[in-house]
Amino acid sequence: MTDTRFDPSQADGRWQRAWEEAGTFTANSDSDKPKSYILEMFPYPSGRIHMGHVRNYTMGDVLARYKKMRGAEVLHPMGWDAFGMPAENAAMEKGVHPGKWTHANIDAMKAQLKRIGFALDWTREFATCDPEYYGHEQALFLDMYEAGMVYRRSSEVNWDPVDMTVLANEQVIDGKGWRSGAEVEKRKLDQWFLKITDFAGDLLDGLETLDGWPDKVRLMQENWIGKSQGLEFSFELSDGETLPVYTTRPDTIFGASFVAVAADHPVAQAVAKDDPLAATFIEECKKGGTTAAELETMEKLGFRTQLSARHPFTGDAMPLFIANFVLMDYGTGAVMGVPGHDQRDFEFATKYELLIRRVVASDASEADAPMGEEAESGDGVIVNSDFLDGMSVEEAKAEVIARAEGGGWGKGTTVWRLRDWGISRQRYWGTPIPFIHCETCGIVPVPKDQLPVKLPEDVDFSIPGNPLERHAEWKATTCPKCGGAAQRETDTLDTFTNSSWYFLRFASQPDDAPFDPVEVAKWMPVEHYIGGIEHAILHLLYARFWTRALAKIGKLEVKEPFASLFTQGMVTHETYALGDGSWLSPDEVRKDGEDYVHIESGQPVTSGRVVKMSKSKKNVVDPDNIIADYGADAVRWFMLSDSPPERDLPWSESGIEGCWRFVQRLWRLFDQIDDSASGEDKALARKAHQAIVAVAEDIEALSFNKAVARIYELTGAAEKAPPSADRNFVIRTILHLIAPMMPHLAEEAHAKLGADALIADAAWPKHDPAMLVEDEVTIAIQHKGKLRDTLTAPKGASKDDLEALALASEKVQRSIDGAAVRKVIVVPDRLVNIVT
RNA sequence: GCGGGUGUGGCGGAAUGGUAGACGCCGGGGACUUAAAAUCCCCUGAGUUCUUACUCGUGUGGGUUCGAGUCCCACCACCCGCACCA
Repeated sequence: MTDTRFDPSQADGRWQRAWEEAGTFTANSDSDKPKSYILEMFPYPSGRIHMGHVRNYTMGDVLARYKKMRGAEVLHPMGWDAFGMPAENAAMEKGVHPGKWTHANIDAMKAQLKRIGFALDWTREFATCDPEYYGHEQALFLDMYEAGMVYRRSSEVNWDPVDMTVLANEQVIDGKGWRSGAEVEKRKLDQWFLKITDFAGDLLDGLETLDGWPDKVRLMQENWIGKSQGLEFSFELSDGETLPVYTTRPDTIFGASFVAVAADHPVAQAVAKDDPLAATFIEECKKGGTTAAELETMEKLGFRTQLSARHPFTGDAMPLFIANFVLMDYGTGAVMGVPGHDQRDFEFATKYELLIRRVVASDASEADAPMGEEAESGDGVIVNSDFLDGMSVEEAKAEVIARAEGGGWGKGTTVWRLRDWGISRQRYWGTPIPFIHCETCGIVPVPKDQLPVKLPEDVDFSIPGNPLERHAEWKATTCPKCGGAAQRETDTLDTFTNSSWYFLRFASQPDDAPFDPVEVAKWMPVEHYIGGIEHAILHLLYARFWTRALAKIGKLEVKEPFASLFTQGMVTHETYALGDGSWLSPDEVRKDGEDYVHIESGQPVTSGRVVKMSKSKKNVVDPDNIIADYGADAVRWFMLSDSPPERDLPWSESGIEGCWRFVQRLWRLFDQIDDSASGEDKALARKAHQAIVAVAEDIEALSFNKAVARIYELTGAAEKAPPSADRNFVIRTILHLIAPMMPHLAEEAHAKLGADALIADAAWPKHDPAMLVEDEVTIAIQHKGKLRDTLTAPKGASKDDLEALALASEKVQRSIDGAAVRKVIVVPDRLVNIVT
C-alpha cells in the first residue's frame, strides 16, 4: 500500500461534504423506524467554538450516530441561543449592530462545527433572534397570558446597575448579577411575571418521574422549589390589628415568647411613621450585606415596639419586635419566636433576655430539664403545652392546625420558596413583549395577526440604557381596541424564555404556528439531553415549566421535555505563570525536560493548578488549531477518552498526540485485511464479539471512556494476531465500533476496503451469543484470602475438580505448609480459597 | 450551618463482595536508521531479596466476611449546591 498515513486534512472535508450531499443526517419524521431525539444544549453565538462545546457535542454525536446504526430514526439538530447581553455590549464597544455581530458569529461557529464532522440535521437550524422564531414565542406568550399565566405588577426587583436591567432571583448569585458581577440593587418597577409558582407542586412532583436525571440536579431543583408545610395564623395585636404569621412548627406554639416582623413589613413601616428610633433601625437593617459571609457573622438585631401580640391559646401578651433576620419575601414576613426550639430565635431571645421555654423534651419526665447553649430543633414529646402534653411533634402539629382551622384563626398551608419568574428586561436584544399601553384601554395584547412585533433595525447604542425606550417611532402605535394613539411595551423577554421551548421548534417548524403538536409528539420527549451543570436550576427549571404550561393549555402531550439528562464536566488545562504572577498561554511556553520555560524570554515558568479553560487564566486551547494539526477524529477521540464524561477532562498536548498515534495505528490495521487469509482464530473472534456487546453497553450508559479502553484492547489483540479469516472479521468489527467516534477515518477506510455505501448508514455489528462465553477460565487460588497461584481450567469445571486442582498447586502447598485444611471455598469459574 | 459528591501508581482513570491498578499518558531500556522522525519490542505501585519469592498497599481508625477499593460505623480532606426559608 502506498499511503501509509491517514490524512485528515483532505479526508475530513471530503466526508463532511459526502454526508451533506446525501442528506445522511436529515431527520424524517414520517419514518417507520423508532424515533430517537438527541439534543445538546444549543450554544450562545459568542464568536468561537471552545473545547467545552466540542466535548458536549462529541458526546451527543456519538449517541446520535450509534442510535442510527442501531436502526433508529435520529433527530440531532443544532441552532443558536442568539439573544443576550454580549451582542449589545459589542454594539456599544464596536458600533456593530447586535444582529450583524450575532450572524457573523453564527457563520463562523457553524463552519467550525462542520469541521468537527458532527452528524447534525442542519435543515432545522434556526437562531432565536430570527423574527420567525421570536414571533412564535410572542404568540405562545399571548396564549399563556390568555390562560392567566402572565401578569404585570409593580415589584421590588433586582436591578443590575452595570447591565442596566432587571434580573430574576435565579440570576442573582451571592447578591451579584450572574453576568456582570455587579452588586445588585433593589428598585421598584412595573414588571411582567410568569406564574411559575402555580406549577410549584407539579414541578416538584414531576422530579420523581425523572429517573434519567442525575439525583444531584433533581435535588437542586427540589431545594430551589423549597416546599414547606405548616400553619398560617393571625395574632391579634394590642392596637386591634391582626398580624398573619407562618410557622412550620405549630407544635411549639406554647413555647412562643415574642413575635417579629421584617423591616419592610407594613406593620414595621407603620410603627416607623410615629417613631424615629424605629425608622432609624429599619434604615440600619437595609444596609446589611447579603453575601453568605456577612449573613454568617451578622448579629440578630431587633427593635422592641410598643405593640404586643396576644397568644391564641394562653392569651398572654408577647412583645412585638422588628427584626433584621426576618425576610419580607418568605411566608408572611412575620414569625412567632420560639427560642427553645429555633436557633435564630434562641440567639435573639438570649440577646434581648426573653423567656426561653422548653416545650419539646426527649421524654415526659424531662419536662423541666434546663435548656442548653443551643436551641433543640429535634424530635421528641411535647411538654409544658397544656392540651398538647404527651403528644409527638407530628401529632401536636396536626392538633394545633385542626384547632386553628376549627376556631377560624388559622389554617394549614404549604409555602414555597420558589417565586414567580420576572421576565421583563430593559434591553434591546431580546423578544419584544407583545403588549401595547393605551391611555384609555390600559394594557392591551397585540393581536396575533400583527405578530411578530419586530425589533427596529435603526437603533442607537451611544447612550446606556434601553434603545427601545428612546425609539419614539417604534414605540408609537395605535391601540388595537380603541384605535387611539398608544405606545408599545419596551421591555423584552428574559433570554431564558428563548431556550424554554426551542427543542419543540426543532421537532416541528411550521410557518404559521410555533410547532405542530402531532409532529412534536413523534419526537418528544428528548431521549438524551446533554449540557453543563450550570443550567441545573435556571434553564432546566424554566424549560420544564414552559413544557408543563403548554401542556396545560392543550398544546402539548408531554409534561417533561427531557427524559434523560446528562451533565458533562468541563475541559480543563494546566496554567502557566511567570515569576511575577502573570499568566502565559500554552503556546508561549516550551517544555524543557520536567520544567517549563517562557519561549520569548527564556525565563522559568511555574505550572499551576489544572482549572477550567478561561481567557483570564490564558489556558485556553482553540479547537480550530488542534483540528488543523491532528484532524477532527483525534480531537473527538480525545474528548471521549480517559475521564468519565461527568468529570472534568484535563486537556494535554501529550494526550492529543496519543490520540493521533491511535488514529494512525487503526489506519495501518485497516490496511491489513488479507482476503487470502483463511483459518480460525477463535480466541480473537471471541474478544470481538464481547467487545460488540460491551462497547454498545458503554455507549448507552454514556461511559465513553470505558468504550474507548475496550477498543484499545481489541485493537492491540488484533494487531498481534497472525492473519486469519477471523482476524479479517475482527478488523472489520473494529472499523464499525469506532465509526460513531471517528467517523472520517471510518468512512475513509470503509471506502478503501471497497464499500460503496457510507458507514454512517451501516448497521452496528451483530454478535454471536455463543461466542460470548469463554471455554477456558483463569481460576485464582487463595490461601486464607491471599492470592497464591492462578491456574487455567475448563469453564464449568466442578467444585471438586477445582478444589483438587488448587490443592495440587505447589505454591499453595508451600503456603499451607502442612497445616490442616479446615474449609475450602470454591466460586465456580472464579476462585478457590483454602482456609487452614 | 444544611444537603450532595469525591478520595485508587508520577498523571487521567479500570475493577457484578472474588487475581487491585485494565486502558491511555508520562518515564526508562532496547530494535530499526548514517542520523532524525515514524514504527516495533520490553520494563514501569512501594519495600526487602540468595531474581526466587515474600511483605506492604485503594484518605484515616474500627467492624462484618473464608475473602473488602466495593458493605457497615466513626473520623479527616477536598469539591459542588443552597442558605437568617420561620
